[in-house]
Amino acid sequence: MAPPKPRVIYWFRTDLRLHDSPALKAALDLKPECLYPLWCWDPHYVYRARVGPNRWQYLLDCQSDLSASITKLNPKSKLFVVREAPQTLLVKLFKAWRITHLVFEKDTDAYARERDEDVMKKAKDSGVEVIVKMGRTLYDPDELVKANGGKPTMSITQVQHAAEKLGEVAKPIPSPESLPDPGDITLDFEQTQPSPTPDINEIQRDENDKSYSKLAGPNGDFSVPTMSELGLKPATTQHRGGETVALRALDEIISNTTYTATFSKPETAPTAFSPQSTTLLSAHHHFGSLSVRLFYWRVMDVLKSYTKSDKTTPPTNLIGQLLFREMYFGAQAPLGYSYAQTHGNSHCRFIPWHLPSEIEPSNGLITGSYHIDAPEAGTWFHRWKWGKTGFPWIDALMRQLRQEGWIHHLGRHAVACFLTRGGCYISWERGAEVFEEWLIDHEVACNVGNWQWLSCTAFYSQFYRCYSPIAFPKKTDKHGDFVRHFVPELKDFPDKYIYEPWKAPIADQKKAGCLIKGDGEEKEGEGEGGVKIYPKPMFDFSARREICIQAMKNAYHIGLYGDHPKVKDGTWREFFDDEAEGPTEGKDAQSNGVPGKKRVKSGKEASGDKGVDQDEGEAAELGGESKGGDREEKSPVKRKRKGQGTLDGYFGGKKARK
DNA sequence: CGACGAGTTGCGCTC
DNA sequence: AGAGCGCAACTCGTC
Repeated sequence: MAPPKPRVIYWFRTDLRLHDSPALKAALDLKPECLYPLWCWDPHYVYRARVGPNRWQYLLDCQSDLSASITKLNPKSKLFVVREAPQTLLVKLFKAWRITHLVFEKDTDAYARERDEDVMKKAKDSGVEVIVKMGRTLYDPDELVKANGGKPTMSITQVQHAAEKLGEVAKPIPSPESLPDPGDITLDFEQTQPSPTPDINEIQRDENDKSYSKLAGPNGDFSVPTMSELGLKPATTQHRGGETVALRALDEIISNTTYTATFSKPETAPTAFSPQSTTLLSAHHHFGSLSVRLFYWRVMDVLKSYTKSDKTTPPTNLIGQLLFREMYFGAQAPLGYSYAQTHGNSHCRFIPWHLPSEIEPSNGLITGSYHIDAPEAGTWFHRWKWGKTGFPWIDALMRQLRQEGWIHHLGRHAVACFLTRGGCYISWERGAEVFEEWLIDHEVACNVGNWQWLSCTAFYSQFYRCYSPIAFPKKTDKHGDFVRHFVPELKDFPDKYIYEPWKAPIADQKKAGCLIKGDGEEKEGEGEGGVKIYPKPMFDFSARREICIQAMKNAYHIGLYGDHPKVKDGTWREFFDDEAEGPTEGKDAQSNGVPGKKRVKSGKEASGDKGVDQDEGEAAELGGESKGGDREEKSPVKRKRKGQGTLDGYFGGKKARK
């Protein structure tokens, strides 16, 4: 008897496109009798990830566009959206639709790996063959890591070397010209309802959530959900998702060959907003509505036509931007869940930030809640998130982020530096959570990686380079057009004061129709005669900057990483000062000039594979007098034998021991 | 091993 | 007005 003709489910996830899909090509190569383009409404996304209305809308845009494109190729087909978790749904569909093959694109995110392992095991038990192809990145992150000696890719040099070993980036695959019919689409089984608690997205909804009220949607037609079916508040962003929009945007960028060939990220203006100065393609890459390999080769084609001196190169050019994405995927892939948090992360420095994450003891994962170790830091975080810090540049960015779901890369630097090492000294995990909620282009690997970069906990370490909320935007926007647009209360302030309005004389404030007072909690227009109010700055930036740099310096010398036993059991505190006022700004900070510095009595322990071995045999010459006068501290984990005229030289010691 | 230069995107001052 | 340097100082990669 001839083998049955393949009946295939193509499971869409972060690959909402028809062009350049190695997995879709593999599905079609099976010459199936029927093909079901499927989307499973994963409760992990609905209830357990932070997703604000703007990213929801963007996802629905992508799904609607994809569904329409599928129907164009085969009027009987569409994107079949089924409201159930893949882990429970797929096995039932295998049976109901007599499926022989399940095909999907590989996903190396921590949760996705777990989910896909589960699904693959169940498929095997059901006698369904599974085909997985990589399509999300230029290189398979697991292959990239292998080529990097099995280690997470932590620098762009490592990525470039590893990539060289892997050879050329795959050439894009054209979209299919036709698609097979779907088969019978009856659903003769009960829906498995997910548990909506805890519902991390509850705050995003303004009516009853009907996400799982009926398997094939309210009309039983497998439709893409609407925002109202999901109970979500309306989106506020003007940015639209979908493969059609993405390909059009790509064409437009590539047609401007000068822009494409001479793009240099550090020189793009973070204050440009209409139009913005970068490509705005990141969200398309996130949802897969634009293939990174297509973008790569289209840019390469343009670069080929330019002579060496006329074009930019990685890491600053457009290709370089893709390489950073590869780096973050290659860092996440081997680290799994620990990548997205400090606790247990072998490659993330431990810094005693304010508002630290709460850890679930049973699995060592962050819970999404945090400790308010200092009430002041709690207030600062609130004011940062809601754009009321009193620093117009920071507030304008945070309001743009909330409103539009996108801000320029350097704007992200500015607000991230401000929240962490260059202002509030608040955990990067708090900031990453806000970005996760509000960005339309949120990609776990990139978001987490960039927050670690900016907070100098991984990837980057020049913590003394600090963005000023006043000087930095002045470079590209002397008149403050960006601030005037997103913080309209300040729109009539003179240029001179636009980034530091608290310095404006009262007469000027009155003339501009806005008074600088309060902490941002007053209602707008509360002032007499409808005069507007903008808050006073929440702290003296220069003073905070100094405190933070000193605290960072100290934490670097202590040298703990997230997987250190003392980080895990909480006894890291013995290396830092004064809990009552927060570990970074204790009383001793005044007495010795270094915030949070504590005289560590003993204890040298290894932190994972951090290379402490290089200290083997080096005598501990320190702990005594030094040119610093009163310096008398030891690091539990010595980083380096000797610095180049740095304090490192004073932190000698024997090899750390576990 | 050590020295040295570089590192996608700092600031503020001088010339 | 734009380039260059000092600031006080990090890690990585290469020689």
